[in-house]
Amino acid sequence: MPFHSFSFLMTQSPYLHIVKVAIPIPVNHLFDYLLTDNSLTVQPGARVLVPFGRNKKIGFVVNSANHEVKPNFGLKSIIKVLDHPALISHDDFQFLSWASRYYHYPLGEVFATAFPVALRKGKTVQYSQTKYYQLSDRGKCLNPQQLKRSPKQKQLFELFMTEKQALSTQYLNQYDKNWRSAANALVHKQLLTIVYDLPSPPVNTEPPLSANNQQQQAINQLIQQLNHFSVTLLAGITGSGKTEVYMQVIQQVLEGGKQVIVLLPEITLTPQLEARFRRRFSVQLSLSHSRLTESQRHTAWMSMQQGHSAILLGTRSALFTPLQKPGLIILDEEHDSSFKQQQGFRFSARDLAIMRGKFLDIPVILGSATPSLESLHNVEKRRYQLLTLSERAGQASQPEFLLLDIRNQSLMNGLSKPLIKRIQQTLAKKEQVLLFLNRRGYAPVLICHSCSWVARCLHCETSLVIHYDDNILRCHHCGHQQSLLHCCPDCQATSLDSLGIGTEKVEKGLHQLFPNHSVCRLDRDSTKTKGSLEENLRQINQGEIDIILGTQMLAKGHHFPQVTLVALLDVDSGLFSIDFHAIEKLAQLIIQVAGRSGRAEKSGQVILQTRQPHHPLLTILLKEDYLSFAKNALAERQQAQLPPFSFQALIRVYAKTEDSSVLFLQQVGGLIQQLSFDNLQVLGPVPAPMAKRAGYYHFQLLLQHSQRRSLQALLDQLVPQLYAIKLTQKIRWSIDIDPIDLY
DNA sequence: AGCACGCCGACT
DNA sequence: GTCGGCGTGCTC
Repeated sequence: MPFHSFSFLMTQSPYLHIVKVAIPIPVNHLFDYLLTDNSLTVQPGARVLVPFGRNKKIGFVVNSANHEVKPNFGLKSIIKVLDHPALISHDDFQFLSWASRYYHYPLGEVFATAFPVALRKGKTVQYSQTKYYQLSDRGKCLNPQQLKRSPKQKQLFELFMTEKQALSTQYLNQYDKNWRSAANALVHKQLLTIVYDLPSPPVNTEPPLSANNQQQQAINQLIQQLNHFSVTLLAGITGSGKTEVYMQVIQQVLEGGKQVIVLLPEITLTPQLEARFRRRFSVQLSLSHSRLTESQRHTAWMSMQQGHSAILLGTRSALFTPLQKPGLIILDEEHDSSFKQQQGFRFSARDLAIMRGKFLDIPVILGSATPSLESLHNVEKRRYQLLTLSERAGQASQPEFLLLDIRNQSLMNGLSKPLIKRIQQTLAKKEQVLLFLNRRGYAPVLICHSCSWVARCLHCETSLVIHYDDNILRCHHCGHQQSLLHCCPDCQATSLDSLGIGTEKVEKGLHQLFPNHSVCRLDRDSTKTKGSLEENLRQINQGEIDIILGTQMLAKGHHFPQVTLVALLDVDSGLFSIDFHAIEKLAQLIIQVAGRSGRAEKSGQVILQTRQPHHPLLTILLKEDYLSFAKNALAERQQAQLPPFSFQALIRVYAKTEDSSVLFLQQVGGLIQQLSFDNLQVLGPVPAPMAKRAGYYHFQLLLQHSQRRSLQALLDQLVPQLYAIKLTQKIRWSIDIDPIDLY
């Protein structure tokens, strides 16, 4: 630090204003800066531009305090305070701080994920002019009398009048005595803060649908508790009208002048739902999801922050959008795993939605036809209230399930004889068939029939998948691909064979079996070109397609009314998985898939091909219902002391060599032992199931404890030590709290 | 995360 | 003898 700064400090007051700043970089500590401009104040959560190394960075104020002068030459000064006041509320500041602590993820990075990219980069907030012009459009020379019925403008006017004295006439003349332009300019210069009231009733353009008894009860119950925090699990079978319940509750929230966030899984964010919301409500609605541009998401964020918009429909990260007047958070399809972020800041939007509801003291509604076991357990523990919708709108009956035993059956391209017969019968009735297989490509293995050589990925520990469509072999883990071989590179034999089945192969088989029927294959490969999925869905709904074949991408969001036969070609992979979540996910998939088909007059049939026809949980699911399944599955979890009856954290590591990955986790294991926590289970280090991926060796260490608090207390001590571990070889590690994919 | 410093291979 | 590879370490 140059000498002149020293003399500068000495001439100042004996106190220094030191600000703790969270910088979005992967370190677990904060950085101290001086606030040298005495006229400035900083609020927690405000963005600041600070010198960092040889660069400048945007950080977030954590706290600031006056400290007695200590000759500390290491501190630099804040260059610029970008937000006054902060763009997020104090409640949200607390919420984000909590999230950082819970997920053991650096505070600066957590803050960064809550802000749109432009704001992370330091864009200064320009209060959107277009919005203000919208306000002024209604009349040219309003006076307070005329503003009686325009509370928003009245508020703006009154605020302006109180500030007016402080302004010069010249300043006002500059704006042609137009109070609105002048007020806008003030807001623009951040001299005036406007708090907008949300659009008041009438809120809805299209009248609500009439609710059935159950719906009405749910609506009444929810409306009664709108003013405080509560969590409600709305368990409603497909077609029971959950969305109508949401909408009627939302209407109440809007009439109270408050805002709503509706979170949806990645794939389900369909234009249909948006259209339905737009038809119903006349208030401003915003969207936030990955298919929008960064600037669109930024606009949505600001609209909610400013209170111009009243409803936000979005995915996972839309949860962090600030609200001028928080009213309600809805998370639909709460069981969906896309609510868990799987990279970087590995948060669960579902769990964080509940915490945000707690910090903001607003209700949270979780909805699903197949609630997660965690949520049902929380109902059991009376942490959540359960509301059930079991009546289907209309007269639709539940589909009929059939477990098809395929042991000792010869399969033709993945299809058993009884299934083929059912398909024939369905097609004869001119109804559609929907087939699921969660494996892309032609076959997962290319093997030499004479020497048993297998085509393997050079970078991963897996076999290459045959794709005849593109005439290549492709690795589904790292994307590596090479041209298809025609003779064995080991023994030169030309007897290369395929093993196993993928959607391409099933498609080929279907063409052979049903040459006079149209088949449509929908997977990531066949829908690569933009719009092709939409075109295929259109053809299906027009009845131009007889057999639909697809991966799990079809299980959500889409509905096929003309389908009366659904078959899952291979459920066993779900039953044999080492991950204890697999059976829960399979059950949810089965019920969701069943909900894709039929409606009203045509009841559907769902066939599951399996080699485990007597699997107890599967039998309960099909003979009884999802809730019975869940009850039994939870009993099994309790027996095994697995979540939600215990709590887990997974430490993952990867490195270029196996040794350095293992060495790191061994050191971690040693640190854990030194901390000597009672009843802590440590599993590993073990290789991750796909240990070698894209040239890196992945290993993991699973920590489990019966008490969440104890596990957190351990991590509080352990994580800072992880940052300090020094190894000769470079490794990358991460912590996953409440992991959902253990493998 | 960036970005600089630092020690080993193919080039004027 | 240098240019540059990315491996390591630091940022208030």
